Amino acid sequence: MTVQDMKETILKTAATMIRSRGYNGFSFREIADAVGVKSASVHYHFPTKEALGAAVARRYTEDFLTALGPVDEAPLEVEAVQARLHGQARRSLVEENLMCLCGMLGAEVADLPYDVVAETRRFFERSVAWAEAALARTTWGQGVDAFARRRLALSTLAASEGALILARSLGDMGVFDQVDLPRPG
Amino acid sequence: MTVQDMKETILKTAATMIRSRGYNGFSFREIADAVGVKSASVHYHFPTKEALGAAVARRYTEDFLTALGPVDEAPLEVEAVQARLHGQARRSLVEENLMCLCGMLGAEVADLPYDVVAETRRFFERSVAWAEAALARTTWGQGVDAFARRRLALSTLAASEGALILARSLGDMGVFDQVDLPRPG
DNA sequence: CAACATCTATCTACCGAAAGATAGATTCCT
DNA sequence: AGGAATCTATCTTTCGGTAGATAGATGTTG
Repeated sequence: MTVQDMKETILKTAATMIRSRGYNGFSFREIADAVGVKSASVHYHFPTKEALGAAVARRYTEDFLTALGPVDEAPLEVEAVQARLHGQARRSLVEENLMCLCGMLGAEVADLPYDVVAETRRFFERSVAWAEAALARTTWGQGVDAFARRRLALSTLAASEGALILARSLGDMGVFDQVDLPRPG
Repeated sequence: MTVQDMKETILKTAATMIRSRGYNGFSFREIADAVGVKSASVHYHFPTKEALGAAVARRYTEDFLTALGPVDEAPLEVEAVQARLHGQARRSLVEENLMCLCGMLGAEVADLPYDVVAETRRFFERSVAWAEAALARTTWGQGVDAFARRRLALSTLAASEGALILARSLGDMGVFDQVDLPRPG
């Protein structure tokens, strides 16, 4: 396994653990065991837990935005824009049975190291920005002001994160699909 | 301080810590320090962390439902019912700068001891039940089926929990009020 | 080409701190 | 006196993090 593969494997493993157990719920030793190395080797690639957490969050943000695709290829219907965002959370839940990474970190944000907080914030800033820009291309979006678009962007993301929490808490993934997204207007 | 006061103080302190740092982010020693006793004394009142966590969640659920008031005194306008629910989360954020306890536990649910999971679930079941019953009294609620009411109940709670996460992650409590609640229909 | 040097990635072994929990002594109030 | 509540002291485990050794790859130089 090349060094890039190892870093990648550690990042993936850490992401899964944070998404299911939270930042305070995973340890270097658990990651090391899962990956098949010693914890000192994990420290070699990511010197501190803060550095690892921030790297995981940064990577998650990139992947998330990549999955959304370029704004200028986003759908032109409001509902389709919302569905694209909501679909990311849905995949998290249904295919992986995991929280959105930054939804998890967002809940814990008051107890996180500086760099992890910064990356969590950046995730939401960039996701909201994507949603605002995509909404601005829709017919509805062109008829309202930027503040209205921002409201719908925030509301849609909030609905997704909240739906994840409710579905997992109630132990019924079907709950996710019973959550309606806010409507424009 | 009577023993009931002490149990009460421990519960309150633990609730605050869990709401800001999560279940894995607080310890018996921290609670003991904050309350002014030794950690062994906390164990005297709550033998295990699981028992303490479950007691905190149970108490939170009771307080939450008490604050909502009896269903038969709930408002008769859909928007007012939603506002009453949403207002609880808002108070959490604005007055205390804390997450909803069960929103926090809901995120961490995959890594929680059995009894804590059970109490978290019960919180959402009972909150959804309150919302469904309150919505059933409204004019709108009487014109739609139970499933539609359930959808709106779930959607409203999800919006509140999600709004808390977004506002805290973005470091801007004003974001909470920019999140729109789902509309009936 | 051979010998030496450096670098990379991993290991073993350990540190001090903190965690949840327990046993048994002690203090306090009725 | 006796029970309730708290304390001291300690246990085991795990945590994040570090030091130093080592094996193997990669260069560099005579």
